[in-house]
Amino acid sequence: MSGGTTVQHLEVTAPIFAALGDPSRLSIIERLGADGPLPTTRLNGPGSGVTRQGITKHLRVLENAGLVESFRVGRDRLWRLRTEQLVIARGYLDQVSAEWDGRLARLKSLVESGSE
Amino acid sequence: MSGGTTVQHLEVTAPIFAALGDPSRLSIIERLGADGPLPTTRLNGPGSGVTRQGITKHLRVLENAGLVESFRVGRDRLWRLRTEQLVIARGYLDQVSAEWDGRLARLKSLVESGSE
DNA sequence: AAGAGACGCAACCAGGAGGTTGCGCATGGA
DNA sequence: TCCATGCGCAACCTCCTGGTTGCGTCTCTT
Repeated sequence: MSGGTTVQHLEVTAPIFAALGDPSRLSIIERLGADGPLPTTRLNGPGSGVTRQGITKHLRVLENAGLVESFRVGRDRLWRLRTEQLVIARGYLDQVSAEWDGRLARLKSLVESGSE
Repeated sequence: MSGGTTVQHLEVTAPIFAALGDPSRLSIIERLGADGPLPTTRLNGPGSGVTRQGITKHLRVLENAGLVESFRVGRDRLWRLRTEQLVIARGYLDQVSAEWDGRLARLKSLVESGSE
């Protein structure tokens, strides 16, 4: 584990987490992950409790975060999941917890040996 | 990989992502992960560009999300990272992207075989 | 004992986020 | 051709959030 393993920085990851940090948006992500590319209206439905415009806004946020992409087919706009950003976020979480686990181990051995 | 692997639901994960979705807070998480338990003031410093109270607020948000915990030592309150929630969030991201990858593969084979 | 350092609580403030409504424009189907 | 459907754009509103200041309390140090 030599240093410099392309750590994704705050400025990259924070917006991703921010985009995921809303129940409506996270729900959209789930549905897109499970039921493949879907038109805006299908993402709406009575279960969402939000207007179509509301959904559209959320989709734009997700798009800006790079979490989804869209393409038009006829009069529909289809939305599809992009996993790249999810992978980045996942890697970030991995890094942080790994770093902390390592530090914990080091602290523990310090305490046990009593050295400084 | 048979189904039902204790999927963490929206209501659990969204708050975690929301807490991580702020640059200041994510920065705190990083520092706590790297430099172990730290007092509030140490998290502050000139690099943060925020008041101590601002940091305290962020810490409370992180605490409510279960991402950090604290304990007092003398007149300091030390903050420590908790990895449980990080693991949950990571697992969630794993699930979603895995699901989508599977769906993609299925869609592809559908197109190639021309069935359905 | 007294000053300084670290914190907690509360009030306050500006801006952005989530959400809505209204309207106009294309596209598909009868 | 005409109507319904699916979107896009824009204005608007409310509430939460990030951030600040002020002040009081406790603990450590000298």
